[in-house]
Amino acid sequence: MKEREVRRTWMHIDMDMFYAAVEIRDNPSLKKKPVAVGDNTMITTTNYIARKYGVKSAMPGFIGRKLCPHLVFIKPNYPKYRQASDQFKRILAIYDPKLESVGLDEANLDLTDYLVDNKMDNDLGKIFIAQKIREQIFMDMGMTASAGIACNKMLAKICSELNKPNGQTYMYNDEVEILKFMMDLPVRKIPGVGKVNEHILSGLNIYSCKDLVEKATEVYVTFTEYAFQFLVKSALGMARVMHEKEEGVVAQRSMGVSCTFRPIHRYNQFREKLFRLAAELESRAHQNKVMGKTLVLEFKSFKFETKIKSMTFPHYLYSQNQFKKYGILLLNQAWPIEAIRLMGLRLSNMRDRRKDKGVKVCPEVQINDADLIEPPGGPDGNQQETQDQGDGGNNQEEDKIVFSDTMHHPSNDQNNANLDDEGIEDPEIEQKHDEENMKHAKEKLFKQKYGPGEKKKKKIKGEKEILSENSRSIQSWNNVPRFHMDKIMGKSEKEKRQERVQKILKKQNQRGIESFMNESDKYLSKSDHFVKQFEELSKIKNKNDGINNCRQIRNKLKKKEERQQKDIDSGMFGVPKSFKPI
DNA sequence: GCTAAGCATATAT
DNA sequence: TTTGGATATATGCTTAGC
Ligand SMILES: Cc1cn([C@H]2C[C@H](O)[C@@H](COP(=O)(O)OP(=O)(O)OP(=O)(O)O)O2)c(=O)[nH]c1=O
Ligand SMILES: [Mg+2]
Repeated sequence: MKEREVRRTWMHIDMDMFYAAVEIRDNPSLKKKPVAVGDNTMITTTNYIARKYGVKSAMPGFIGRKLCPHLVFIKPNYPKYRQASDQFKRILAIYDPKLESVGLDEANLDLTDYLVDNKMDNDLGKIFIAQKIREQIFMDMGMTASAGIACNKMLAKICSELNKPNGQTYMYNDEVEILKFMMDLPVRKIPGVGKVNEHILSGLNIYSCKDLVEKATEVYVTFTEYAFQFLVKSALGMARVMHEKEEGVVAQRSMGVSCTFRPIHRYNQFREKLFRLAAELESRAHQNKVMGKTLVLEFKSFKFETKIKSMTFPHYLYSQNQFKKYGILLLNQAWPIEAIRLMGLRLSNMRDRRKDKGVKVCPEVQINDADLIEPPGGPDGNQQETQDQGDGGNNQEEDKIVFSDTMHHPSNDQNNANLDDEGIEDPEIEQKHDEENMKHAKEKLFKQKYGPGEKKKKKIKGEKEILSENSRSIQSWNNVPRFHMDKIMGKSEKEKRQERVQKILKKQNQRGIESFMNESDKYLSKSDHFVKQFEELSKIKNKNDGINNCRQIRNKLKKKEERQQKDIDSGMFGVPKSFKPI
């Protein structure tokens, strides 16, 4: 394990109740009221008065209203938050032009250079600078921020939450201090350890970072090498101490749109949603002058199960016609699909349209027959238009595309003069590329339908093969030498690991999913009066409606539980880029 | 034996 | 008039291709 590096200084700064703060600044009469930014379906954030009632980010609005009847709802105004965010980041850039940030209201700064240049690289200097930055933000913006100062990003982030709102925390760059602090810290506070992994760890009786270090052996056999290293290093307070990229901003890697609606189930409805998303995606891709080679279509069923289809093309896509055409291929591939409540379309494998970068040559393709473009069973799959009166038939809700906070600004660059993107302006080249893309897609679909080529076909998966495959892979993915457990246990590492996780989860499940629920889940599952409300409704209004409503709610709760059970059954790691281990 | 595609899942704001 | 978002990036695993 690498030596601990404590000579650098990081500050994580995070605006307090950001969206709500912007709204309150612009309407001071809200100051003393409980405020939620969001709507009946979802709350993005709340002020600290509302939080006293347990109303928090990511809680459905109607739950918030039940927890706090006087809650004032404010409709989100993302462009406004974006503006405030720009101002926030302009202030910070003076101290570290390379600042890293996820989201609008937080940033991670490497202050080392600034401190050294100003001869302030000492405890007092660091505390003073953080204070000064926060004051400057307050003076310029009329809003408060909280900060954490420590020797690496992870510690700084954790510290920034300790004195919220309008406070700051300084962690001495001293190993003893750091360890003392970490040992008591719940594992969930490690950025990257979420609900699921907290749950798995608790199955090993690991709750604090101290437990994590002490039970490193159990962690080792339960998680992958990478996850193991991440967890233990994090628990010891170790993380990256240098910027990931030398030069400025890291390019965005994907761009997408999605929207939620009343469940739909007919092919034509799917297609219509897809087309709208395609149009919206085009406008965003154009604004940001990007194109991408991979198109991803995402569905969320009314049971909240997510499914995705994706395809990578030889040439870049950038227009809504392309998104529609190839999106339909993905839709057809997935068809038939049960009713969905969300559809999303995403472009990845992206490239800036302005830069001259390598253009991939289209591979030679031969297979071209078999018209696979139509969905199986005709344009409407196996759904019958006629017997559709049920519910989906007349959906007149305008699924507006919400302007998200993470969207790029429409770039300020002037014109398309210097676009160098495989000759998008040239219709002939464009057509050629489209043909090649389509050819490629058809070939893929063909293979999918009729299986891979003769050579590969014989490799019917024998389990032996899979095992050897796995034990090799673990090394190549993680690129870290690892002691081979399979030799001792007679099974592949992966199998052993997965069995172990399953066992833990099973044990946990016996304790009930209570421990896995968040505030609003608990409220929902416990609130008899929530269901009673609907029963009362049944007296006032049409009796059947009320009963149906009641059933719907119960079903929903049940599905939610099933879903959570599934979540529980599949723990994994997704370490945020900014907190990768050293 | 490496790399990338494709899909599912986790985490974050 | 109801009732659980939108976006981005990450890992893990399996399969396909050179
Ligand atoms: C957590 C979360 C935040 N957001 C938005 C709203 C928040 O104002 C903004 C910043 O997120 P946070 O910094 O997590 O929350 P906050 O700034 O509102 O409150 P505080 O930092 O004082 O605890 O991001 C969402 O839209 N959805 C979410 O699930
Ligand atoms: Mg904040």
